[in-house]
Amino acid sequence: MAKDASTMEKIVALCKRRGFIFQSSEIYGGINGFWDYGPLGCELKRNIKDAWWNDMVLHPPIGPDGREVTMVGVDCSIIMNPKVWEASGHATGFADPMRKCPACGHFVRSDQLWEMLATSSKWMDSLIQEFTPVTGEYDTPRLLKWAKGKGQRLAPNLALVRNPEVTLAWLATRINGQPDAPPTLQEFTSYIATEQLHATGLQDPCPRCGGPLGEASPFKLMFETYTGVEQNADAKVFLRPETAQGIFANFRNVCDSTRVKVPFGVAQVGKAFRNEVTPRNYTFRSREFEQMEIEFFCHDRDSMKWWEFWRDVRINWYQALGLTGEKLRPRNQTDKELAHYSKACTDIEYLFPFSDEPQELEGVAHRGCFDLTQHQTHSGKDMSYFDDETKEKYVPTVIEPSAGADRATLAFICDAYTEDPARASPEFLKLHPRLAPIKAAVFPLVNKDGLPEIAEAIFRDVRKRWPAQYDAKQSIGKRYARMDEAGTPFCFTVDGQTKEDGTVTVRDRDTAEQVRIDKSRVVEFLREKL
RNA sequence: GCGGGUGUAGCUCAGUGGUAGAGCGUCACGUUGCCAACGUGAAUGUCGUGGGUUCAAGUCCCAUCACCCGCUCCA
Repeated sequence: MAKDASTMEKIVALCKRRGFIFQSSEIYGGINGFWDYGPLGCELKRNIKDAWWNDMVLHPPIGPDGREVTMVGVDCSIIMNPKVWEASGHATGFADPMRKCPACGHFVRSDQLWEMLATSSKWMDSLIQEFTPVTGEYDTPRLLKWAKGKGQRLAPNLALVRNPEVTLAWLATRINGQPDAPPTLQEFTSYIATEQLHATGLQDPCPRCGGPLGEASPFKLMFETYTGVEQNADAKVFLRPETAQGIFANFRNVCDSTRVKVPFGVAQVGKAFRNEVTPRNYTFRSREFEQMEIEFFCHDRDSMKWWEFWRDVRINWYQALGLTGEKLRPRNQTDKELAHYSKACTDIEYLFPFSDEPQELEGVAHRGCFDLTQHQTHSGKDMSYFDDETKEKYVPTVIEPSAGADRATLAFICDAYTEDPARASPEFLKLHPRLAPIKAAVFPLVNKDGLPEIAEAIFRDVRKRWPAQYDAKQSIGKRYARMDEAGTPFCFTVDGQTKEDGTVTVRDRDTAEQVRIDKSRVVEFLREKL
């Protein structure tokens, strides 16, 4: 299905209108890549995190070996010893050297520069046409002509275009000085990008505009800050880019304090931070986000079995909470995509209205023993596990189901969003009852004749157990519609008949159908349904 | 960071250099009594922000911030 920007806009409008999601610091003009959850949104997201914790940690399914799965939780600090990020690979892996063109602002990865110039630079492509076809040699008049013609348009900031005579003079010096070693294409390219050879040395051109690229500097995906009084290099620390490392770093502590035996899993829910180049698509790619991660430790011999287990458990979890349609699309990563240490990974993707392609909600990765081995190497601490039964000592293999809480929240909202022009409430949220921020509403049909007293009593009873709302204002239709937009699954209405036989109506959000039940059965009804 | 677009009430949006607008929503009162009903009212705006031009700026100019689309990037 193609992307549906108008649906996405309506979802964004509803989320703001009804208090699900706000832009962070909106009154100051907002801040790129950060979002707030309002009263309904925070309940929804909390319900999602609670459901995850309940279903994965407190009550996990039976394992592939037919036994109970052992799961424990941790809640680690966001700032850790910086050595953690050296061991995890984030300090280097998350900092690709980038070169910026000061002229046009284009960013290029250093290691991709020459390949880009050779294959996907429009001006370079055009310039190469000017070379003598057979020998590959160039002649100065043709280069001059190009510089004053096509070059003006294609590569306005290239030295050859801005100052052809000087640039070509440098090149001539090079050739005359070493006649037996003609410049390579790369060297030639550097020369025509250089105006002031003695001052700057050879320059590398921007693939887009030809301007001289700046020095390579790592793009830092991790946010930096400082601990303590002095803000110097020794005090520099990072906001974690994932919650997983807190689990790995505590592997020994958990083993030593909890009497767990491999196989077992450690779970964590928490904030993580990434300085994304381009935060985009509402809350999908935010710079501050929340993860729900499991690191499941097992013997390598059983690891594929456990990987399949977690893959299926996680897919089923999304489906059980309402993502039953075809928009939920698990996708196995190709061998090319897999990290070198990984044997398998399934991305659980969802087709959001803002995109043509499904986007990742969660990755279920087989990570081998990479992480624990890395920490063993860097910390010097033994990360192996001794199995008393088999007398085996080994570094466990890790299966990592890593889910985005905000992405899941957005997916559940998008999936629940339903338009039906035939209804009085043309837009509503078909949220799963477990996730709905408000579980039930209680209305008096009219705000008089003793009905409010009866309804309030029912409301108080319901509210002891679930988030609920009481509403006596305006027409009954508006009240139903408001609850539909909030995703409230059930509304109970006290009417004239209640005074006669003690029954109230229950209205179903999705069908708008009503049945009558005795008012004493309201709590029981909800307990069955929720 | 670049290019294009947008920014006016809670939401969706009109607005020709000359008094700040509509629909919906919200609130109050009345009426009605099971699906955003009807009537009468009300509140809500530094027109994204900051400069400039002008007798006069929502409107023109500059800068800046945010959002959307496309690049670039993306465990």
